[in-house]
Formats: sequence, C-alpha cells, structure tokens
Amino acid sequence: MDRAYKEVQQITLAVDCIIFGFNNNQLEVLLIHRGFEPEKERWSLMGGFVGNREDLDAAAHRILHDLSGLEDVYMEQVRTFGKADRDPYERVVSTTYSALILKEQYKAELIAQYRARWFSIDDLPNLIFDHKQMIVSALNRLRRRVRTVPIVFNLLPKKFTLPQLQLLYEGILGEELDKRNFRKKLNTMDFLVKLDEKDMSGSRKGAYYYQFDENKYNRTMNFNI
Amino acid sequence: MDRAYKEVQQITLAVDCIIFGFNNNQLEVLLIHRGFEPEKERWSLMGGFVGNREDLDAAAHRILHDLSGLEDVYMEQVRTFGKADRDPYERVVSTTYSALILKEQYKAELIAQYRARWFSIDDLPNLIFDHKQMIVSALNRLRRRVRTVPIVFNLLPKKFTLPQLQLLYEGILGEELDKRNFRKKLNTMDFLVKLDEKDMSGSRKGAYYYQFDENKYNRTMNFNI
DNA sequence: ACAAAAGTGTTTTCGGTACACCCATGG
DNA sequence: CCATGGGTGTACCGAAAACACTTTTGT
Repeated sequence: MDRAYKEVQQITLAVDCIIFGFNNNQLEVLLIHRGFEPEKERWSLMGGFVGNREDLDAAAHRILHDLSGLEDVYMEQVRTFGKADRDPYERVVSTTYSALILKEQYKAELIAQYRARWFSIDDLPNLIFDHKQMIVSALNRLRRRVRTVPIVFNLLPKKFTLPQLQLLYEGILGEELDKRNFRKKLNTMDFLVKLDEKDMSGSRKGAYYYQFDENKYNRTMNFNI
Repeated sequence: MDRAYKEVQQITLAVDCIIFGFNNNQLEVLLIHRGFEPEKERWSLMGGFVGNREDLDAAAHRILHDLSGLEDVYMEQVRTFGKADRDPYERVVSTTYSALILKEQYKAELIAQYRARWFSIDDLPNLIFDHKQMIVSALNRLRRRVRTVPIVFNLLPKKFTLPQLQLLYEGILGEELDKRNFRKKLNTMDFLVKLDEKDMSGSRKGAYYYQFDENKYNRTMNFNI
C-alpha cells in the first residue's frame, strides 16, 4: 500500500467492447479485422486504451463511437480480465463492456474502415488473446439480464412486431419459446403499446407493430420473461 | 489504438476487497482504520496495487492474505470502479473482489495491526472515496448469488446447524424466512448430510449438525433458495 | 383455393407461500 | 414441570408449461 510500490506499476488499462446486434434473426457480434500489429490480420473485439482523465465508462463509449459512429448506446460493464499473460506482448488489463445496438444505424463507412464484420454468436472466428472468453461472459450476462430488465428493445427499431421480438429472445437465449405463452406474459406486464400499423413484409396477413412504453414500464418496473 | 497513446497512460490499477463474515447472527464486513495517508484515520476497504506480473485475481488474494492471514478463500470479482475523479489524489482504477470468510479463522494479530474492525452491513461507518458503493454493489451481487450457487457454506464452519444456516440467509438477504419452507427446500435439493451429532450450545434440545456434500451437489448442480 | 405466417385460450402441473403444533432437554 | 429453541406436514394459490385451431391475404 505504499506509494513506492505503485510508482513503478507498469500496467496498461484497456477497454474492449462486445457489440451485440440482431440481424437475420440471429444474435450477432461485431468484430474487427485487425489491420495493425500486434496480431495483424486476425479478428478481435473493438478495444482501446483508457485516457488519463477519462472515466472508464466514457472510454467504452468513445471506443464504440469510433467504430460505429453511434452515441448514447446502451452499454453495461461486464467484467475485468487481468491475467498477467493474457496479452503476450505487454501487460494490459482490460475491462469489457457489452453494447446493444441497432444494426441499421451503423455508419457503414466506419465498419468498412475497420474491416469489421458481424458474426453469429454460434459461429465465431478465431479471436486473439482471451476475446472469445470475453464474448462468452458478456453473452452469459446478457442472457441473464434480458429476462429481468427491458434492454432488448435497444436491439430493435422503435416499432417492432411480436414475431420479431420473439425471434430476438430466441436468438439471445438460444432456445425456442412458445408463441402463446410468450405473448401472454407480455400482455400481463403492460408496457407494450400496439399500433394501428402493420408490418406487411414478413407475411400475407401482416404483423402489428408495437412500441415499448418506458413510462408504463416505470409505473410497475416489473419485467420478467 | 496506437502505441503512443498508451505509452503516456498514467493510471494505477488497484484492487479492493469486500470481506464478508457472519458474526452475532449478522452479516458483517471487515474494514480497516487507515493508519496512513491519504485519508489517514478514516475507514476503508482493504486494498492495494496490482503487481506488474501479478494476475488480478492473485492480487486480490494477496491483499486478503495480508489482512487475514488466510489462503484459499472464496473470492469473486465484482466490478471495476473507474471514474476519473473517484480518488481525488491520483488516478486509480480499482477492481473489487468479494470474499467470504469464516471469522474464527482470522489471525487476530493481523486484524489488530491494521486496526481492522467488523461492521454490520446495516451500520457502516463513513468510508473513503466510493468504498460505500463498492460494498453496496458487492452486497447486491452476494444477495443474488447465494440464491443459486452454494457459496454460503464458506461463511460457516464445516459442521453447522440448520438454524445457523437459516440465520445466515436471513442476514444476507435482509428478510425473514419461514423455517418449514426453508427446510423443505433444502431437503428437496439433496446436498446436505445430517450428522449424528448435535450442537447443544444454542438450546436445550440441541440442533443436529449438517455438512455440505460437494459431490452430491455436483451430481445435480441444482441449487435454488 | 391454398400456402404461410399471425393471432388467440384453456387445462394441467409444479413450485411458492402461508400457517400451528409437538418434541427434547436442562434447569 | 416448564421454558426454550428444534423440528415437522398440509392446504392453497399463482405462475409456468403444454397444447391446436382460426384468421388474413397475396398469389
């Protein structure tokens, strides 16, 4: 605990982002193809170092913004990876953040610039260092969280249909859900608003659009899928 | 992501331990009375800096060992506190670990040396920096975890009685539990072994000792209080 | 008319909760 | 014999799970 100890500390602090999106009815992660050393030409999470006067959370948002062009994205800290040899080149401790984004809003030119690509969570490429573990822990956390906190709506447009929402849950949880039970549950917790408009793109009959109503949710704060 | 950025990084990485114990039928936290600057003479968590070649987890164990003399203690990472101004003296990012220990096993002389003291979780003193928040988040995590993972047994001696176990749960969860329902649940999940021996210290009748059987638990891995 | 997805209720099962009395023993 | 904490079983309720048919409409 004495100062001398700390003064010689040579550890770099980084942030890595696990960026989730919902595409092709699958939960996907955005990875970058590294155009720089070390580990050039391999896949990795989007990461970066923390600024000296920058909040850790702010660093995560900055890094996400660099890749996506997005601000005000929903992010949560997951955990910190601190094995001494996790990065074989230098001592870096990295805190992971999980982000939920809407694919349509990405700046395609940035994605291209970083040579980024979406990967289905059950078809990941080889990743550098411990990035695979980072994704696994973020996914586990996400699976727990989506059942009790209304965060999935960050992965959908403002207006979405119930079949869409159900597919999203199935993609995240990795299991099929019963349509009737799913809808019944959503009905009992009353935070979805049915619009008069239908999405005709997926079927002949068309599916009604819904919206998440934050105020309604805040009245009860009860959420349990 | 370029090296130059990182080379000027001046952030110190620390670990703080939230040490839980069960005493006087209450959940308590071990705090130290700082005999050193900064914030001398105030209460804080036991913490320290991470060594250059030391795993983050190892740093937490080392720090806990320094205070308690204990090895092989059950610890879990909680989360990382990274606000730029959380420590007004210098830039320190701190990862918190929660430890579950058995009060009887502490080395009293070390506790004395650090002028440490146990505090009931609902009667905490003023704490430096964001240490109060750290305790709150560790406690929240603990409350969630004890319901689904058999970690409470780290807070009890090998042999314990059901009244003891129930008091411990009540202390952690901060609510009273129904004796019959509590025991019924424990019975349906079959990982406790009843011994032939009784603890006569708490009552005339005496309470049977039980042990947690890890093998039995591993067969089903089902735990839900 | 038919294919394809959207929408809708009921029954059963199981776990959660509420609740009150007897037991063993040391004094 | 009595005070004290230890130990036990049942009835009710609500949430979760299982399950199949009708509706709409573009072709």
